[in-house]
Amino acid sequence: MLSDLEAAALGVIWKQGPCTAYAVRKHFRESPSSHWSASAGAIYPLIHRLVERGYLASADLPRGRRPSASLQVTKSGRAAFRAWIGPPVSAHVASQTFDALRTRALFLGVLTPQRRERWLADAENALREHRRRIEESHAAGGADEDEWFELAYRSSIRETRARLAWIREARELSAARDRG
Amino acid sequence: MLSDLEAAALGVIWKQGPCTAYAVRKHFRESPSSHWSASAGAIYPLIHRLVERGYLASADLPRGRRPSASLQVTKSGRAAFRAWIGPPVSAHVASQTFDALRTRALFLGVLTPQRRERWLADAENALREHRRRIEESHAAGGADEDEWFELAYRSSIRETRARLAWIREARELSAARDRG
DNA sequence: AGCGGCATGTAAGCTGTTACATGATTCT
DNA sequence: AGAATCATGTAACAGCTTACATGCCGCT
Repeated sequence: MLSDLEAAALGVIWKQGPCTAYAVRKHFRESPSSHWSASAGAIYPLIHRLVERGYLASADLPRGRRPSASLQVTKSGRAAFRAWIGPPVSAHVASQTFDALRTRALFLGVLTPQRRERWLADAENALREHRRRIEESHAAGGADEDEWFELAYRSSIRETRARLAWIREARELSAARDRG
Repeated sequence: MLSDLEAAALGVIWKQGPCTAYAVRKHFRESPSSHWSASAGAIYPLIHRLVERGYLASADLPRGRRPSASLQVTKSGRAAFRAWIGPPVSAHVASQTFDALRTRALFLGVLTPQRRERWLADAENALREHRRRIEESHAAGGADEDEWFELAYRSSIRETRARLAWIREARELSAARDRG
């Protein structure tokens, strides 16, 4: 059974074709629709695990004394990946989301009205900036992006817009509360 | 420095007033806008940590030989909580989201058109069901909910609607691809 | 030749999961 | 009284983060 991060790594290598572990890291780091930090301490051991399990084939690259390897998804790796993505979407997968702003917004009641307004204004600005960055890299990615990667961008953009609309609603609620 | 889960636990105890560790667990388990499983192995050690650090005061409850405690946020606990939620929303907090469907959708390209259609149809159904459940418990919660907890519901609802609209877009894309 | 950034890793520590254990309470 | 459920935990394990180490490469 693959974890989401393992599956994503397999998927990236499958789509990109043979590449190194570092390329996978870079992919995660630069993708705005992925939430993984992809620290070295996460990626390298993960890759080794997948090689050990036979999901990745590792071919040595000549690079001095320090080993480097070109990774490629094996047949059984593809099977494992299909077993991860394939089954009918479960309720668990459908409901599994996270939003750090929402987590904090739950407790806005503990702030003074002033600080709350300030927080909400900050949040709105940060979200706007976030949206700008996504739309920018979406536009920049352009033609070389995979069709489904492009779809993930749209997901992020829709999500960000929904969060912005929600923050505006929250600001109105907050303002109304202070008036009333 | 508090983790998000620690802060959420503190926040819940602060809002609810003195309560037991189990009440916190129950809160997480039943809230549709929280993504924490709140397993026993996570919550009890976490509570003990917060007591040790002086963020929670623990008063023994008379309950046979097995100890139970009523928890209350201390002054320094409130300070720690404010330090968590208070600072201007960082880019990191604004951009930190997760969507298990999006993670999978990135790799729909590896499925056959048939399986892809099937996956998307499943996803739409699962999302619809998810939306139904949220809206239901939102309606049921009603008057006794905290104003800001209610706002978190709205966040979840908006999020789910955005995801549904996105899945529909994906289905159209997928269908168009197969025709063309 | 040295310096900064690329690339591959490892070690320690923390946090969460699963699975189990066990006491207390309530229901029948 | 016995069964189911509530409630509090713990032990083993897995995975991620941070911080560090180290080799390689390109530029000046």
